[in-house]
Amino acid sequence: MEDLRDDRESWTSENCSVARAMDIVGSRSTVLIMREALLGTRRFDDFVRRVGVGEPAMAARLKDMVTAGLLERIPYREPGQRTRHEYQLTHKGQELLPVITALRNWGDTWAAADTGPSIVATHHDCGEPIRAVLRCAAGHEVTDGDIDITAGPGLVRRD
Amino acid sequence: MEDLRDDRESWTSENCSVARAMDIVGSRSTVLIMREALLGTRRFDDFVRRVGVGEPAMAARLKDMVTAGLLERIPYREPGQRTRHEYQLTHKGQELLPVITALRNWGDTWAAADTGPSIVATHHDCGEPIRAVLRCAAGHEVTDGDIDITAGPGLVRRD
DNA sequence: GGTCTGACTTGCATCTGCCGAAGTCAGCAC
DNA sequence: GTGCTGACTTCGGCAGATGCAAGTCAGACC
Repeated sequence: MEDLRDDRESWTSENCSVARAMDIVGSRSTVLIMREALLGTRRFDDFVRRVGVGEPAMAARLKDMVTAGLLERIPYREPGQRTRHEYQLTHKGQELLPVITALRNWGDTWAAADTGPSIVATHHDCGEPIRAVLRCAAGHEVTDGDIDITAGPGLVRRD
Repeated sequence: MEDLRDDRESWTSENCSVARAMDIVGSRSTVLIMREALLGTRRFDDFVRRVGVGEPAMAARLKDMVTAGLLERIPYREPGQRTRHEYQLTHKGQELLPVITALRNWGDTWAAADTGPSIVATHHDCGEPIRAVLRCAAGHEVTDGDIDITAGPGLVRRD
């Protein structure tokens, strides 16, 4: 199988999933909102306080994320209160967990405060810490040198 | 072990590794440069053409990334050419591979073009596609409901 | 000495994101 | 009806990122 890294002139970086993902979740505040949502935060005010972004920016960001399908705006009513709305993760949003986890792992290793990590995700069954790792579909753990880059159906060739 | 999601009022999101990671790799162009660097691109001109960002922006971004320790600026000389510089991934940069892979996986699933993914990472040994997945240190594959969020040494408590 | 090329830098206009302060709006409590 | 609260919206302004066009600079080649 041809490895695309061997001839970078023959294809372009158009039509790249990384770029399209970044168009949706590419800003700092969007990622931090996802971090909070994955930790269970749902209400506007809590997002504002915990993410540390102003109300106008938060309102705009949440609206964008609902439009993008990461969050769903759902009405609820606490007893004795009027109807309000909360923001719940969609499946699409939920599936960003590996991205956020990988970022957290990297930050813990390379950009940690002197104090060490503030929170740790652990496996409920065994208590061991959780990391985002690379694995192939056959279940093998993959190391850096074991990777081939091959053409998918959407690849744009040059020439 | 206490799960921090059960009492979000007792702690803050200060000192978060996700936020610190985003301060370093939080912009679209930085991520796309990392994508290219991980595919083997090294030269200024190639980055400009393949990432699709202008020369001034690219020069600024590369300078920031060298300062941040993601890339190293290394002199080289092709025969009959004067000395030039190329940008080589550091170990710190190399370790962003799970982040980029997780983003690519997500983009392939949720933001793919009609054409399907343009490139696919496969395992050299068995040819199966590679994904970023969550695993605990004991080697168990982790699913969404199996995760506890526990306090690390750097957690900032409230009250 | 003049040309060429890769790798930048400079300048200017634009666009997006964010902040703070203030205003709005909908209902429940009184 | 007045107050209060949560969830916003509006306004003005600054800062950083980006695009385009043009200029610079170093050294190999002629």
